[in-house]
Amino acid sequence: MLSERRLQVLRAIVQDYVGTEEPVGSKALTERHSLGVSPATVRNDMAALEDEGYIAQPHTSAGRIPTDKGYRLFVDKLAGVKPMTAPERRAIQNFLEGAVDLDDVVARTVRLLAQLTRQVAVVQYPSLTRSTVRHVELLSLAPARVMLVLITDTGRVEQRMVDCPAPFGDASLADLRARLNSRVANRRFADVPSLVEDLPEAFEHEDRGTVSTVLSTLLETLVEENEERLMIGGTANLTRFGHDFPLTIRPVLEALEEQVVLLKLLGEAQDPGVTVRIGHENAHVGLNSTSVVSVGYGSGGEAVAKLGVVGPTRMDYPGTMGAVRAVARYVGQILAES
Amino acid sequence: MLSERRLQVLRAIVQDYVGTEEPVGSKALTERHSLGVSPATVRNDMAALEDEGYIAQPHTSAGRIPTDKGYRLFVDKLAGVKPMTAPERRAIQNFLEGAVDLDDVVARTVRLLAQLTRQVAVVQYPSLTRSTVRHVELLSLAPARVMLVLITDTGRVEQRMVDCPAPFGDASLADLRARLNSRVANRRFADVPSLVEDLPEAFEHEDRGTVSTVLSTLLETLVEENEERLMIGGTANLTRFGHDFPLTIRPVLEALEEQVVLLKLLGEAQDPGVTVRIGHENAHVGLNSTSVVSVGYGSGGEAVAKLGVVGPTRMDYPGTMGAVRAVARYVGQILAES
DNA sequence: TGCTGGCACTCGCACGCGCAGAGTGCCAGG
DNA sequence: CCTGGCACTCTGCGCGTGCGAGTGCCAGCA
Repeated sequence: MLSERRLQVLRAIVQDYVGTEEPVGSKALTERHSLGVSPATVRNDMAALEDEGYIAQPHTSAGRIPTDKGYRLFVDKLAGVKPMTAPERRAIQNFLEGAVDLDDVVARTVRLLAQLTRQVAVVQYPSLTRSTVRHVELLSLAPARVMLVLITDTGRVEQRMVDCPAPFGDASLADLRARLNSRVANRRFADVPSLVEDLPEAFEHEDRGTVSTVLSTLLETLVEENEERLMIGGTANLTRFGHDFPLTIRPVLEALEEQVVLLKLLGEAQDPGVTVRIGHENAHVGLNSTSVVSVGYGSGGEAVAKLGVVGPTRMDYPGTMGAVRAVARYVGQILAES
Repeated sequence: MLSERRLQVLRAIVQDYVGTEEPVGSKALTERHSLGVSPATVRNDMAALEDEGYIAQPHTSAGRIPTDKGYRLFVDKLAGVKPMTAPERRAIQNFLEGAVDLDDVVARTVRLLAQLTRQVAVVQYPSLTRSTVRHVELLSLAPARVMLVLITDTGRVEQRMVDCPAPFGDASLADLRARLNSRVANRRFADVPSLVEDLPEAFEHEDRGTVSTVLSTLLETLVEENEERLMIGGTANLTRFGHDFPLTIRPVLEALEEQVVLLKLLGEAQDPGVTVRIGHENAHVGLNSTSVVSVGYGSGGEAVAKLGVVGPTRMDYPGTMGAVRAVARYVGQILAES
């Protein structure tokens, strides 16, 4: 177990390194922090911290920088979440309240997060699978062609074309629409399949094929998880990453374009609170030199989607976590209101 | 007027520079291209070309690189559009045909363009203002709350919440829906305002306020041009830009995040064919070292939106123009089918 | 036992230098 | 009008050097 002072030394190293982006030495540490001991003592502590794998030196006789393990300890034990100030909170709220629809909410959230944290922001659209159905609409576009529109309680709209096996009358369509809505409105997505299972039986034999087709398209839409869209922003902040550019930035940009990767990344965060994944803790290799700070947000008590930021492992964790948490909270409020 | 050979020299310079990314000298030129003259002659031609502003040297006694003006001449006079090969065309078509809905079409288009050109791809969603209304749906969510859903012929769906001044019965709602659709279905957006102008008069006095509100929301949605969304991809290709990274790449990333800028950029391209904006021809300063190749695409004869790529001025213009044109053509086909 | 000051040592980095190579402009001759 | 030759000008690169920051270790002290 590390002594109290050694933890303080680690904390100081992390803070200084985050601030200066340069390896920090024993002398500078004692000057900038009142540790009450001499550089020599700090050197001994540093040697110990290095033995334990919390810090490392880029090359012999340079200062130390924190390792992923060091950041992990810092986040878990040495630093809290820095709350937003009141003016900041007001600004967040004001900015988000100007949104006109769901797309706009997400777009504003991304921009806000990117600005606040000066990092890359990722916001997942409110997920289908955890929401409830507000309305299902069926439109006849041609005798044997129906458009299915699904509206969720989070304001999201999904549409699908359905090619019917047989022509489908307007009356039947209205009938199906009414029955469908009376069954599934305000129900959770997960419950829908069992609720509509026997629906075809209520129809004339000739229409059953079409009804089944429509229903299966609906179910498909509900579970279609690769449709979990997300929006990213603030990629220009990547340029603040480091000096050894192309090598660092490229894999990150590539990872960011792989929606699958990002969704998995956000999905991993299961805690109720803010989740932090540091460096190699991220499964994707392209993100091994980045940290991901994410959190769930939702319109009620329950989280319907995730949002977060991607930045260098050398980031201001308390501040970033505070911003991410605050934004998530206010987005939740906005969604609940609309 | 430049002699034929000087134009050939310019063409050779552009081609070599695009290939090697390095200033090209007179000797290398004669070796790689059979111009039939000696390096000394080429030097004279180069001096002339430099006087005219088509090429420049980064520093005395280095090779030449084309200027924006040089690229412009190259694009306009010296190079055609390189058509895609048959296998490439098949691949494009196959890839796009797998799309399940409009979002997917756009997403696939972006990925495709980015891959083909190895540059940043930008695809505008089919524009509202040039399309026709397929259907307007009204859903009662609460006594004084209506959701308006607008479906376009390109498969795009827009929704808006409407807070009504007074409660609105289901019968009235159904009435409004029917009247509305009979008037505007399959009409162009531009024609809608005059078509619904007198609609409130057909309703009871108590409902007129609500009807007006709904209609004005509909009109708002129709003209809301900042809602012209777009999708970008292939930003990782920016890392291939140059060696002097941060300075080049940063403003580009910033510009790409400003949808307004991009929309204006694509909007500028008015030609029926492929439009190329080179370097400083782009109004936005962040894009002064990039070229934009764009083209309209559409589901009929008419263009409903634009797509294009953003890359370094040093790009393979014929190939890029060919790819952009081919992709636009096939996206148009896909949209027409769905 | 733990902290401190002192000291020798290590290394990376910035700086200055010189050299080779590529490329040019110009000129005289065909 | 083209060509070969020649002198000139740069940039980039490799190399050696000195500097400074930082470390590790050791002996002394509370």
